[in-house]
Amino acid sequence: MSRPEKPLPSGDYAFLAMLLLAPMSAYQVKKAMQGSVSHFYSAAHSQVYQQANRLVRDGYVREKEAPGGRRTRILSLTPKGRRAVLEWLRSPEAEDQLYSELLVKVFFAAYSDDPAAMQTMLERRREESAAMLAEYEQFLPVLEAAKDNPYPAMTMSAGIHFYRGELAWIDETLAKLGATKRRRSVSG
Amino acid sequence: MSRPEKPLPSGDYAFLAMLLLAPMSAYQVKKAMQGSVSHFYSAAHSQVYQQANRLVRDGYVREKEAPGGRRTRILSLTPKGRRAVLEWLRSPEAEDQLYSELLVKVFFAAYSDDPAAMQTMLERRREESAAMLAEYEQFLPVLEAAKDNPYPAMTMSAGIHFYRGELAWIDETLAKLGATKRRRSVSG
DNA sequence: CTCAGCATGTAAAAAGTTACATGATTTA
DNA sequence: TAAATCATGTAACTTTTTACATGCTGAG
Repeated sequence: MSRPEKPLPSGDYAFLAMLLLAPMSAYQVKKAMQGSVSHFYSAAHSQVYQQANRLVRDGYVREKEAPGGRRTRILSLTPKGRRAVLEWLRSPEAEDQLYSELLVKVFFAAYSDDPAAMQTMLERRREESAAMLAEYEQFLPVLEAAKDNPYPAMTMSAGIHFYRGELAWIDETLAKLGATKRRRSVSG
Repeated sequence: MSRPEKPLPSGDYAFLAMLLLAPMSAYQVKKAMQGSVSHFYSAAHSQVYQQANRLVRDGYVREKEAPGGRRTRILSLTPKGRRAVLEWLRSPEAEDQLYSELLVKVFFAAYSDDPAAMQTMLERRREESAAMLAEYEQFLPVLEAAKDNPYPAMTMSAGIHFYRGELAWIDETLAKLGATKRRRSVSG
């Protein structure tokens, strides 16, 4: 009676999913993540090695020495690993979590009471988000050209919606701040 | 020569910021977070105790036994803690990170190749997000009534923009999936 | 040929989660 | 007055980050 496996931390599924693309070293997994899912999943550089160790230990991944001078381990999915990641991909539960220092700072801005600092923060973020949005909008057609796999284009479209919403919010908020400051200068 | 303090993990600043509102126990800090910043910062229940221990150990927070039967420690900011959190609030850097299992699953959906599962996932999320949006839209006027502190209303408005964007994306994506499935049923 | 940066990884430290425990308080 | 739930916290475990180390490879 094999009890059902305990679910993995969701980052480990992201790791396994990368190996669906092709066998590769841990370092390449990290690089592949940076080029694909880094906007909605990320971790420190060296974490892939810990994940690789865990996943090999628990039988989801197997490693093979690569030939050549430097020691390099090529990782690939075991049948168990493939089964686990495909089952995860098919299950409709999905927990999302946003960690936003910016919103925490806005929430407590009454205590810092420094509207100029907040304005700087928002303007800085506005530029970053506008740049990301432009990049995504420019790259989207390239992904959309891949008719056989429309899914990556969908995640990029999610990014576009996200940044448009963020920009709209920033503009709205900067306008409110401006109004507040003007009222203060007039009345104070 | 006191060297500058190493920055705290950003969750610790959120913790300290809660103590700007009033002195309270670790448990109350957690409750206060759930009622305010939980949509853009969250952690496991018991983590507040680890944070409290660290912050007391490092001199940012002081604790006092509360009177009464059960042992309870009331936490409050030390001058050092207050200085640290105000400085953090005023600094314009802010790192945000989204962890979205949903988008990871969408990105790799070609491998699971189960459009029905993906449709279920999106429809489920659509309901959750629509419910959150409705709740936020209903509550926003209450926060906006607090003219002396407009900032919490701003974070709620951010949530509204976020969920509107998410819903727009989900609808767009469900439409694309429907089109794909129809094409498949016709041609396959 | 040397320097910068890429590729590869390890070890120690820190942060965060899970599981457990239990006193107080409300409610049926 | 028993059961449920709130409030409070600890201990053990797991994950994640930080700091370090070092071979390889291409550019100048």
